[in-house]
Amino acid sequence: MARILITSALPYINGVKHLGNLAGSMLPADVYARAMRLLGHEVLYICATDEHGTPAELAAADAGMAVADYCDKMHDAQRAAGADFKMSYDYFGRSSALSNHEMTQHLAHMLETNGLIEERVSEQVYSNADGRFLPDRYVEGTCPNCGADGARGDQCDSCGKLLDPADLIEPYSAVSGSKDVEIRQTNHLYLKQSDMADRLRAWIDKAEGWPNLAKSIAYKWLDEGLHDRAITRDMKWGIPVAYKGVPRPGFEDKVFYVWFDAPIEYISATKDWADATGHDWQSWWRTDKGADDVTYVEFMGKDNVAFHTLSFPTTLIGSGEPWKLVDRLKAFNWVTWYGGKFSTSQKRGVFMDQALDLAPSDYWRWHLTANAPEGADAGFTFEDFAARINSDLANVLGNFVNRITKYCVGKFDGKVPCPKKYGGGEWGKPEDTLVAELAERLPKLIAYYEAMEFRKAASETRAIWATGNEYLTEAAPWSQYKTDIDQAAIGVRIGLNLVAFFGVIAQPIIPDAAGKILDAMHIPKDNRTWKFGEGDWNERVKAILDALPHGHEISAPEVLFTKIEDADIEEWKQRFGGEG
RNA sequence: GGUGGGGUAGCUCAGCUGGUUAGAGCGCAGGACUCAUAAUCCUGAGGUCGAGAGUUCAAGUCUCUCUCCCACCA
Repeated sequence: MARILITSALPYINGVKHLGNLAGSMLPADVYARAMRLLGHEVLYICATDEHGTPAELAAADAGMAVADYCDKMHDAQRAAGADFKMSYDYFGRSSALSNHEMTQHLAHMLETNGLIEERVSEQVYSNADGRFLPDRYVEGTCPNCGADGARGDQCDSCGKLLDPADLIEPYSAVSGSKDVEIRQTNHLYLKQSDMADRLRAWIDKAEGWPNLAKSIAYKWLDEGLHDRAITRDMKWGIPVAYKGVPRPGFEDKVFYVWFDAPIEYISATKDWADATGHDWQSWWRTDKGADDVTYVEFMGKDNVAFHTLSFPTTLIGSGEPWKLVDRLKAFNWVTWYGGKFSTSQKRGVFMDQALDLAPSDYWRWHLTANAPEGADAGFTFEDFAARINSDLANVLGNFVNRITKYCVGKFDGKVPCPKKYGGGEWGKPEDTLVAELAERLPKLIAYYEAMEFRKAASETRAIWATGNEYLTEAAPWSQYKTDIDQAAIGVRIGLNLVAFFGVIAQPIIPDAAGKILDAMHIPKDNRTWKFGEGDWNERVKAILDALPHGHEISAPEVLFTKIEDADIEEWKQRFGGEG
């Protein structure tokens, strides 16, 4: 048994996330967390909303709400959406939580103590009309690069050039529209990442369990030279630049930059979890306090890799304190929507709350896992979605459960046939074939989960389900029944055990349906783990196929998976603007 | 422009350190079965592995050039 700390990249606060966000971080992290728990590991899965920064303020202004109220509302919405998708977070925190203020201020203090933070003067746009500095997207103007109007302070949407707000031509405030702005000097704290380059490189050299992509991105940044970054902004919404309640002189109207405090929330949320549940957070994060045996796994989109391999480690290593650093990370590409991008701002694609109006969470979880954007971008279409659900869930799994449980109820009284009562049947070739195939596939399935290969795990799960239909066709208990009821009893008994087994292995990806199956088989909640015994897999599989108590009563569940009809697809495409 | 990923059957994708007739699912065609959500099972047809050149006894799998798609960085 191992101790596994899992974090998913924090979903940003400015709205309910779309399916791409879900598929690229939270969902695979959840599937992994569930699988590892089933294997008997001690798992802590932490997530939170990322609430600071300019986009949050702008979104709140759009909604006509105070930022704090807006964040409260959106946090609740995201929490609800996560719960509806059966995210098994041990804790779903907020980067605006008090604990994160304290932790962020503490780490900044430690970095400064170690000489890694210094104050520097920089030029920023100040709005006289608004009485405030205009960081990042708060200032707009004409792009100095391409001449387009409406370029934002951090980037021109027209030419894609990254900008410095002070370089905009004819700048104006995005808050009030006022052109009464000027360039003023202001002090900011800079994190001297350049001083950390050697230590980071040494750490990355030793890192194992990173995908090539992650290492190459990290090395590229190191090779080009890490730039010192400002970690404060002229804003009110955020974590105050203070220490132990005392504001830093001259920084009363400044806060820490969102990219500095967001990853720290992984730690702070763990602390909040511990406070709420009576656990010890330091045993997960401090290697001097028991975290040395923790394996820390991070899930994220590809755009987040540099922050997790360089920025956050810089903070932790630079503090000089013995923090747990990432061991393995899993990065995902994007899910595309009919060939284009999902977009929160343009409301393009399906969002988590809407998705559940269309189909149950299991359907989405299954499709987005089987079609996870692991090697490359993965395209989403309703047609693919429907085809996969109808085939994998309804036809292969759902129909199998249905056919054998109904048959048992009809011919064997709804009970697992007991060998004492039906003693004449013989173990034969169909059974040998089944055992051989499962003995090969089950260990592969487990290995795929351990390797975080989610597409392959889903595909292997499906292949295992399919063995049930193959077996029933060969054993054909309905034919045997006509001449040899005892022989039919073997097929039914093994079939029922397969149902239970299929439910057990389905749990990480489709927890609801798996629960329904296991409930119908009357299997106690504490008897659904992946403890498959030791030794030879053939023997283990034989035990799995005779696990249900003889005479044990079962019931035939309702239709587990309703199929998606062509008419549904058409309606959804109309509603969500999917283009062919 | 730089870096990385991708371009393999109609579609979605597997193919590890190069080696027998290039695989899976879906779709399609034919057959079987009737316990089951017109489900299932079996068989089959489909690919000069983006283009070109090179290394090698042997390349989808290595090298170079070109080309298209995507992301990140500039």
